[in-house]
Amino acid sequence: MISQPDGLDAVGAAADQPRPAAAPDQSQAVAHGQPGLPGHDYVPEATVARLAVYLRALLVLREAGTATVSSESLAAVAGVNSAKLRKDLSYLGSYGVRGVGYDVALLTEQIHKTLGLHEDRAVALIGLGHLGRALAGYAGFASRGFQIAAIVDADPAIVGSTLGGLRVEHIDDLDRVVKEYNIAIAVIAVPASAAQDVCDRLVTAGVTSILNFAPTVLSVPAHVDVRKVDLAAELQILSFHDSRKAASGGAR
Amino acid sequence: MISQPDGLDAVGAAADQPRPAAAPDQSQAVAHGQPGLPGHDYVPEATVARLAVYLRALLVLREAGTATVSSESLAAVAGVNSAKLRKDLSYLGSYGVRGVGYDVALLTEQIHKTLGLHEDRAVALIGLGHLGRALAGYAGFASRGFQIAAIVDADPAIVGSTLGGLRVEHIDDLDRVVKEYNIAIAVIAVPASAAQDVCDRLVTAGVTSILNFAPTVLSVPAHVDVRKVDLAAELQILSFHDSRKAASGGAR
DNA sequence: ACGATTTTGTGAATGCCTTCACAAGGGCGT
DNA sequence: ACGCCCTTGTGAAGGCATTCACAAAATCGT
Repeated sequence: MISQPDGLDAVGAAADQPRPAAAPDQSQAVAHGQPGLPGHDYVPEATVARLAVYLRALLVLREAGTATVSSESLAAVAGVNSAKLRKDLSYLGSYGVRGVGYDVALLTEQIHKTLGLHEDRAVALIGLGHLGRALAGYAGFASRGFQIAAIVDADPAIVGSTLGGLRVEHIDDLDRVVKEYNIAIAVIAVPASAAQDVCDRLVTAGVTSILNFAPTVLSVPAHVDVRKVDLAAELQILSFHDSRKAASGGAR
Repeated sequence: MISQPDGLDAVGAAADQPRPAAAPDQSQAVAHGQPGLPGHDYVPEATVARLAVYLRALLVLREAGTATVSSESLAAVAGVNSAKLRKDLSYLGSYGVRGVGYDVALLTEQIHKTLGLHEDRAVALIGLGHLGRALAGYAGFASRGFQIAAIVDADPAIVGSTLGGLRVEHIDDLDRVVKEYNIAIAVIAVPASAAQDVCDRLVTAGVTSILNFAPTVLSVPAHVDVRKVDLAAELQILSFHDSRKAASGGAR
């Protein structure tokens, strides 16, 4: 059985795998194009979350040398049902060819564009604890279009040292750092007790997109997007389903 | 070594913060009590995801010495609207007192019970790369009811060493480890290329709840729950919203 | 050229989840 | 004891999202 994620709080989208499931929403954020506005380029939040999954699936296909895929095949790789996939892609426009499928390269390009990945977005990492270091060394970043442009911490013992070619900056220099590197997105990997303060500073400095790993609900102005990832919550959700399996299920 | 996932990709659910937003679903999984069945203790998936958030909020209140809270206040701390909170809690039963609010200790206890946290659930961590180490050292685990019971990797260079008092076991001993520690939940923090294999082994060993940090869609039997956390996907979702802000919005 | 075949794109139906709004319930002061 | 006031619990309404199912479109073989 599967359950839906929601815990780790972050968000993201996921793809359901086996059977239909309800998906909880997750993050704390935002809707951009109002659902009400038929603006020709409105993309549902649930769809945006899945676009990232499709992108990864397309990457796998491309590496396998596949030039074209049907919605059925791509859906299988992405772990969703084909009708959903087609509806999702239809929000981007008509990039498929009836009777043939989708051109892997073209579709990749379109999703990239839709997600705004064609323009470089500088990411700042705040907090160099265990998690922060793991994130800093995370190869998946670069391979999927992001590179950390700045690292910030408050501990004088590590400010000034370098990691991956970047000098660790002090949190008090946040304003300068944000402007200097033109930071668009910040990743908060500090203890819960410091998260809101760091968040406020980021907002003041002009950052409008935040990925929060601290187990706290952040208060931000309406124009700021926050997504959160809460590991303990994820485990608790799994625990819920697990306990039900043991109880009702019966055997096994 | 099985190290870094490469996708950090997974994700969870989130709670919405500021304004209404649509929440994408995410994981790949399932529903336990069928929505159709009015089984008196059915809890919607979206609600389960939020229970973890409420639990954290209650913890904060308890530490602040608060004995009772109204749905309004608790909702504020948890970052949701009060009607939603009340409806969520109503699935657990009637633990509030009209005109007064909810007893913090009692409600905490009830949510704990609902999530199955009263019984200990042993968690195994697979993969000791950057991320795995960060997770192993993550204090938030213990404080929220989980403790890592076993650590597993494939790198002979680290198998046998100890971390946090635990001996690192070899992946080939998975069956024994799962039985010995009575593992209920496994956290996959290995590279994407090894994820499906590790997952298959876990399923074979009898694990039915998996938290996947590798950026891959895992195939599992219907009785297994998988939740995923995909960092890159999270950033891509933020990127999408960020690009729209720049475009339409106009001035900052 | 044409028709068979394949696969997309999408209108319509269904189902969750969220939000609204209020009646029922319980404490507290007098 | 009574009544006022506060807050819960929940029926009903409204929104998104998912799924269905099929007509439209494009290739390929003959």
